[in-house]
Amino acid sequence: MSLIDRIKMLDEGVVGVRKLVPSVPTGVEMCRMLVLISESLQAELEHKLRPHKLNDSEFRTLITLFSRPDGTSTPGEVCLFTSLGTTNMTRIANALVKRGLITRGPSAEDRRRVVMQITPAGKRFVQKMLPTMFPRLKCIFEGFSKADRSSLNRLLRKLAHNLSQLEHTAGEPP
Amino acid sequence: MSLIDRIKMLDEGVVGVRKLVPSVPTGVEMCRMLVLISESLQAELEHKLRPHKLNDSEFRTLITLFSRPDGTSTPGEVCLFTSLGTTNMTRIANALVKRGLITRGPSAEDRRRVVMQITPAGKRFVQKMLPTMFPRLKCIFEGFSKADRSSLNRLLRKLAHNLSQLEHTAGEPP
DNA sequence: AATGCATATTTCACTGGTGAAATAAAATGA
DNA sequence: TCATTTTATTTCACCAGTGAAATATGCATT
Repeated sequence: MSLIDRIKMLDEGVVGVRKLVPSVPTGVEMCRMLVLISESLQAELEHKLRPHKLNDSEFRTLITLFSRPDGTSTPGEVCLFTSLGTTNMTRIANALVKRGLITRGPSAEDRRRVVMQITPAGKRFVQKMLPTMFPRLKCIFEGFSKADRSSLNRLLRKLAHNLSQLEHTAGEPP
Repeated sequence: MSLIDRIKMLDEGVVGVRKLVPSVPTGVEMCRMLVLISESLQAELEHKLRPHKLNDSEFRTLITLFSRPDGTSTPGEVCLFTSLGTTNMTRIANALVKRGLITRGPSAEDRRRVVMQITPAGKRFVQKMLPTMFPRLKCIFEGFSKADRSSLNRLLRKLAHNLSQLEHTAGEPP
């Protein structure tokens, strides 16, 4: 079942709900659609990663280290960049160490910390892996004009801004 | 850490990667941003649901039954509407039955099937629960003009369309 | 009616994410 | 300096999703 089919089912469902609760705001469809698109994007990425026996979390972690000038970071910092929980990072780092893509050791300056570093093998892996994803990524935005892209970018950031305001607001607005 | 902060970190990370792999297409940021927004939306929903001891999957299931004229469906059909796996549906239905929000029994026509039906208590729950979500939903689209909404809607559906084309394409395009 | 294929649901083993608590080291400050 | 608090990571117990296989029924063809 494809993404557009799932979206169609979603739209149908909302129609059914509106019959009983007409005050359902427009916007629910878009919210749910965003979630479905995100799931599809994730699935797409995992699909590309699977043959290499990496999952999304591990890849995000690896590429975060890759992105740093010195190739090093700490679990806590990587979590900031990847939006992963520190709890997971232990397991993820274990897996990447076992694969020989990163190393992990105690920090010299602050002995509470752990230093993670991407290995040459890890760098090579990212350098080789990344470009294979680009063609599909371009397909995703096939038919998007410059204006379309910049609209989408603007609107998503606006949405994100609103969501940030809302986050962890204990009481809901009246 | 708020969503916009997480997006900022993401943007920084991509900048770092581009220094080493300049051919990274524009669009990665938007894809990752979509995923982050989706996670935030999900978290927001789960947050509203938690006090009622329901999770998103259970709520989706319940509301799908709610949306049907006769309040009934089968596990397989509910999975089509909710994008949940049939495997999960067993556990989810168990939970909802235990809560008294749905009933479950064998189908008369086709004895392979199981019929799930929302109970009056389940209907009351949805009727009471749904409207409490509307104010926050409206906040999410605060400051969006009519044109903004329709642009976003159009662009998301276009994106979904492209993603559908891509889905399960064994080989990547050259 | 008997065989084989298709459909619907469930079970099971495994993977991945999460909050609370444990551990350990640094920072603060009376 | 010694007690307290804060920061960083890990461990643990639990919850949720998944693919493969099991189970059971229906359907079709001979």
